[in-house]
Amino acid sequence: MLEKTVRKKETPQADAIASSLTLAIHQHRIAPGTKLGEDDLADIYGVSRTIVRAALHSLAHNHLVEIHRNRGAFVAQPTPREAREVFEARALLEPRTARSAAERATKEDIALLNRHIREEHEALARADNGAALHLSGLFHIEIARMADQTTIAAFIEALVARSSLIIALYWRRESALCEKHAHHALVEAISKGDGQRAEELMHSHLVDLHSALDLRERNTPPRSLKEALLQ
Amino acid sequence: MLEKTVRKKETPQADAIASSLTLAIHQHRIAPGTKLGEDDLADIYGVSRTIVRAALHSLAHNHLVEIHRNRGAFVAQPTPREAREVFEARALLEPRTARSAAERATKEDIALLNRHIREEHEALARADNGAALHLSGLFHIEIARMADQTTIAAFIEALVARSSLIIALYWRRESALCEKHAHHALVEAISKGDGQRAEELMHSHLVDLHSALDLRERNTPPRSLKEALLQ
DNA sequence: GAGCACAATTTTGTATACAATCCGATTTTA
DNA sequence: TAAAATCGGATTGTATACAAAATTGTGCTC
Repeated sequence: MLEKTVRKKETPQADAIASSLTLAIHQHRIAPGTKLGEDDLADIYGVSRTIVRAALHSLAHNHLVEIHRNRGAFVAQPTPREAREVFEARALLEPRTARSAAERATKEDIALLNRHIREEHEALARADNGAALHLSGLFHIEIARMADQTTIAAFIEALVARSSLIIALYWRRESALCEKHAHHALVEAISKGDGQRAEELMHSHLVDLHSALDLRERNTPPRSLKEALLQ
Repeated sequence: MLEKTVRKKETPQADAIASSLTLAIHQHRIAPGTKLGEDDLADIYGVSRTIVRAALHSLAHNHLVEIHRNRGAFVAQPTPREAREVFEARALLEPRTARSAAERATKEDIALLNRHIREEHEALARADNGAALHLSGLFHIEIARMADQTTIAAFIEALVARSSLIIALYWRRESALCEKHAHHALVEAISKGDGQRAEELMHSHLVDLHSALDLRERNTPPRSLKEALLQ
């Protein structure tokens, strides 16, 4: 669902693998920094390295993996700076988009959003944090889609995916699920067609998310083991 | 220059080809809809199809080419709707970015912008419209870069590239080089550190650009020769 | 035993060969 | 003659083979 909109072209097999990997990253089943060897993936998915390479390059384009020449592909480890930039970009794009969404949302759209929230709660109830996080991201993507601006929605989708990595690296345990109310309030504003309020709510929601990260430099994940152990 | 920032990963050969194609598209040396055959490009650049394919997929990610399964790659032909979306996205991103740029521009930055304008004029003087258009785009990209937000700058860079295709398809002859003054005024505001004014100028500049397009549906370029001749 | 150099292994980068698909032209048939 | 079916050429999709690079392991020297 998340993936289909992004990839129309390329080969369906590479798409499927890219989607599978994206989902795994999104759900925190693969940690940042994990090496994604071509042969390994080729064996796992039962295709040739050609296909795997295409998928990995696709993810690299979305900043979900980093490819180092002659070294291979690794799940990306956004720096604190990158993290800040991603959330600043989201703060620039999403509030206005939420306003548009509120102004044109249909009953079906509202129902879809409510379903997302419900599924997210269910995932949390069974302690499946990965799935909950993924669904939380889908919520934002759905709103972007409702605004009927596929170009901006694609940007937001990319930013949400990167946010998942950022959360994996920098989320503070203390600030748990502050989102619950935020998403509910957003749906309410949208269902009332209150664009102004939706914009404000989205803005403060993103500020909350951003401030729930611990982006102090010392928390920078080691770029390499050398750097990590050589202090 | 434009290309280096986008592509760090992937193989250098594919990068070079992608950059070369991007530049050619940017400068209107390849028209929208042109078929980019893999064998042709492989011969031209003296590499195997493997490399060409990687480059084409990279461009496809940027919406500069469209890849149709079993049909090949074609220079993209944005629809009027896409065109509107691109300029709406730019209107959302660039004004605020121009403000940031104005607030942190150095003397060297100003000099760089002025050099861009001068080169653009020189290109126009020798009737090299393609180069002028490219430089005009670079102007916007430089401003985004000055704002020190690489994530947003990357989005803007992608949008500027797509704008080049849009201009190729929908530009009205009547409205010639209205940009001259706009870019000058922007540099002035930026050099004064007047973020507010830079933001306003960028906004109206983008509105001007957008309204210089003829996006009536009937102008939709034929998707294929068949579709064009088979009416 | 420590450090270094070299060799072996593993992994990625690129080219090529083969398979599948599509497009166009020719032929067949009504 | 027109429509449909089929065959041939060309182009893309995928797998594999080979080359290049990096990492790991080994053995030598001091």
